[in-house]
Amino acid sequence: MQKPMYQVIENDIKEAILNGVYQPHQLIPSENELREKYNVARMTIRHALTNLVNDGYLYRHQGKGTYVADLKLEKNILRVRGFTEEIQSLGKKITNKVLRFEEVTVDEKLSEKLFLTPGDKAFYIERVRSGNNIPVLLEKLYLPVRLFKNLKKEVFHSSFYDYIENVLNYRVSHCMQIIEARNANAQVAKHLEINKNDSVLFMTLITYLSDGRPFEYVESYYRADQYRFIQKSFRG
Amino acid sequence: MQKPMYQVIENDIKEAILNGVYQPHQLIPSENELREKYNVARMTIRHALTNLVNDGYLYRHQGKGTYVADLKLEKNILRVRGFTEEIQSLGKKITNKVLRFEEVTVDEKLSEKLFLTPGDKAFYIERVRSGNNIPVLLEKLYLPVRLFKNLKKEVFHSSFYDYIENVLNYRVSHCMQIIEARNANAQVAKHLEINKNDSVLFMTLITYLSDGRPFEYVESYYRADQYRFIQKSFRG
DNA sequence: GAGTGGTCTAGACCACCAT
DNA sequence: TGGTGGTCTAGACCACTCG
Repeated sequence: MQKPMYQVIENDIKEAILNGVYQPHQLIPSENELREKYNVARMTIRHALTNLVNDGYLYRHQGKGTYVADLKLEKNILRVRGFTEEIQSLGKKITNKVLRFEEVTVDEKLSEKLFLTPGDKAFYIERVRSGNNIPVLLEKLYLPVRLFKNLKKEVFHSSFYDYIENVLNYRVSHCMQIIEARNANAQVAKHLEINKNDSVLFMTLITYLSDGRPFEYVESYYRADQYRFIQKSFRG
Repeated sequence: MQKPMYQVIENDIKEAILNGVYQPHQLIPSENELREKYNVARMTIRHALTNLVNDGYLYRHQGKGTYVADLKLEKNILRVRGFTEEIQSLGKKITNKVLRFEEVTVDEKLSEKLFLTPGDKAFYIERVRSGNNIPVLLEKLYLPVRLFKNLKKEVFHSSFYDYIENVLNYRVSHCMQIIEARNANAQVAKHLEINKNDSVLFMTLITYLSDGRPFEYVESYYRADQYRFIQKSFRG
């Protein structure tokens, strides 16, 4: 058994793109040229090219030709990532300052978000996170005590996601985010070292484990000049 | 000019799914039966079905048949939606005020985003969009003239996405969004009926057709008290 | 073995773009 | 006008599933 021809062609072109033989926005050989090169019917070439277009490697212009897509845009998108991973991938040095670490009793609003009962206990952590010593966000986390026995304050000096996945061995599945704009109040302005009423991104976040249980509810204030959200959406 | 046959077939089947004529996991007619029904070549049927598979409406089992996919998952999340669809789904009355409608020459920055060449022409549209007579966003659109011949200002008084999909018969695939926070400048404040320096959400957006070509670059300013972004992200 | 989808052919005509 | 991609035909053989 051997690979179908259209997959062979697909692979050849994909590799040429990934290896930089074809550069973004460069014209690739026409369907007719490829047909001669591979000695197949034109429909077979189109099958391969159509798949690559659907996968975001190419785009077509009727009457002009087929071009290599810009892959830069598609990176780093739609992944649940801890702040540590994210900022480190930009090559910045991270510091976390833990302002508060205490146990609280959950009210009705919080209990709904974390699938708890009012009266249950949760950890409350407040910290400021900086990249290259510039404050980027003020973060307020609520974590069900039942999921985080023996939680130590020290965890929040480094990557919480690393702790969750590699120490507790939880499997993180997905998160829901709501993103709004706000004017900084005095507390937020002070911790982010900006002026009162400067605009900030306000995000609320609930993250879920792969068994469907929410394990954190977070409210974060991001400095507008240090952070932005990127997302890819599909029509369907 | 009329719709290509494969699109007609696609639409028929998609509607049958959305109207519940075909239920999830139900077997649909075989390619041969559809070929006879529409009196076309089998490749044309396959073209239509392959598109529907890629769009998540169907799935195929070699040797068994083609089935309706389960659409429950992923609804309302991560969908590219025009503002009109979105606000109408909340039951609000929409009005659009078109401030500008003109042709401009694209500079280098814009040409990169729309895969054009500096010097090419683009439409520039500026409009304020309101729900129940409260301004929600100020929008600045750039559209390649080559994709929108005979574009009329009137289109922007109602749903642009409706025009794209049902008049021009383009297939919208996905979009890339960047979301930031800003303080409103005088122009933005005036159009959104807020105070200068009030925080707003600033979004840039590039939307792509299913052949991979970008067809719009948009910059929007959203009133912070009228709008927020919701997204679901996955780890992996 | 009969029916399904998967791959492929060798053409054709059309719509669009550049020159 | 010539070259590009877009649509379409009328077949063919293969791989898979099921009775």
